[in-house]
Amino acid sequence: MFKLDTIISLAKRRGFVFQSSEIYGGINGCWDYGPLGVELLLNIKDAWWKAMTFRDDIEGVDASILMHPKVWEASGHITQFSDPMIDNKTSKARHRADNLIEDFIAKLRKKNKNDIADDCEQKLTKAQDPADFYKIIMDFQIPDPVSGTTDWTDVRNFNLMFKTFLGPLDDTSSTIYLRPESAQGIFVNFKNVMESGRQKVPFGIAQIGKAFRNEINTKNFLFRTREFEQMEMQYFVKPGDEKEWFDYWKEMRWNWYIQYGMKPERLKWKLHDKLAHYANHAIDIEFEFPFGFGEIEGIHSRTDFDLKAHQALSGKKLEYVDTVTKDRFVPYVIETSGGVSRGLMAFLCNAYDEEEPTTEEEKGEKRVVLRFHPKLAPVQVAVFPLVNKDGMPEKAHAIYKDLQKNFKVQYDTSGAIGRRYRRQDEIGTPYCITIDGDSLVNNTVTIRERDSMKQELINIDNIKSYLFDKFAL
RNA sequence: GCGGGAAUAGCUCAGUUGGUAGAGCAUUAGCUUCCCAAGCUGAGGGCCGCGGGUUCGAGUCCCGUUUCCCGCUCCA
Repeated sequence: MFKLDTIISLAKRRGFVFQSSEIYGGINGCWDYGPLGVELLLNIKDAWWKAMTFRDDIEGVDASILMHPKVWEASGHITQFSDPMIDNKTSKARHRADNLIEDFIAKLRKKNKNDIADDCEQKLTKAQDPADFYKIIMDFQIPDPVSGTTDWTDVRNFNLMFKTFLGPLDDTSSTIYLRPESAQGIFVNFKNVMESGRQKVPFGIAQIGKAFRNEINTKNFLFRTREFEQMEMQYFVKPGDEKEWFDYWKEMRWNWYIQYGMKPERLKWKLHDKLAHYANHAIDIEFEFPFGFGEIEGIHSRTDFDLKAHQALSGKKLEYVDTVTKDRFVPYVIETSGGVSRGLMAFLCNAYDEEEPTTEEEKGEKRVVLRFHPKLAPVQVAVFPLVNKDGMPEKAHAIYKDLQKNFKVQYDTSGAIGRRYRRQDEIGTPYCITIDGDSLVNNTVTIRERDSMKQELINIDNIKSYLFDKFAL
């Protein structure tokens, strides 16, 4: 396992990821994608988009990031998407107030003080405002697990939604939010998409877009950031069919990662034991990052919570009517929700490899290779003249310009041929084409494959069909 | 948010008791080179994260701050 620092260093050096606003000292947890990073990002999104929408039963949307404030009222984000936090003045430890109380209740039960535990639990379920939590903590004299004291600050609510203002007035009547998840953009468009797309249940709606959460901490490079991109698909099914579709999408999503080269031993399932308010079943796909396993995608059974909530608050019917059976119902939803940046980081970590020289003759240092799946590689082909004279550069450049019509290509004449191969290895280019002396007389080139480093002699006229074949999925 | 570490060229790092900034690699212009990174000759690139302070003088000492990494905490 390679260190995260090694990956970050390569990402910066070769133009995958830069710190945002770097010349001003950077800004916490914000990152910019460079020339190669954006290609990789687009390739990942493209692969996902095609896997989702090149089907009969899934349509795409791209909803606005700013939405009507009632959306977040219906979804439960205004009331639920916030954490009551409390600090201990002695230890300076910060806790979630509700977790602190829950842990306290658990301890009471261990000591068989069930009367007090019941009383406390009853008050906890009724607690809503920060002041309610504070009262419980003080009434029961709940101590800080770290310092043992009850020297607490007030409980403060940290809402994770970014606030901004619609229009010029900086007051509460114009408060709106940056969406904390992209899913609601799909739910509110459920009817529009179903009708305009002439879809019947079961069907899905896919979307790729940014979402924002004002997290208390950012962490681990791209893994936890306040601005992030999601690729999400909500699949609408008949109530009762959700288990079957959950299993279907669970398998589909796992296989998608495998198909694009993710090593199975670095993936694992993580079942949610604590479910969110909207879900009745949820599982994550986790990838083994240098800092441990972390979620890259969630598959959730969201029931009819969201559609029902929007139906109730908007007063608009969000039902599906089966024209044959005359059945009428609010569909259940299976969601697949992947993080684009997390996916990129996982594909990057998954692809990174170093090879030590195997023989004495091999000069040079270790070989750094990004073993991307060809479909994801930011640069697909590189073209080199073997030496920079004798008509080879002209021939090579002509081939380069021609390939550029169909592929992302780089042209490189600088340095020894081995060095140029290594440059391409380090950015994960799967194929390098070299024009040598024979090219000019026999009309042939060598194609060198990244992982095996094997070379193949092929006719110049066959380059494109060779590559199309290799890049076809 | 707490604790620890770090910040000097694109990258990895030197930089003595405080005295006007260095190496290797990378980049770039040529030469050389018929297949897997260190051949030859040049060139560019740094207010030493940022802001204060001490000092005749600060990359170096002090304070603050920002950012990243590691470990906790947190992650409806």
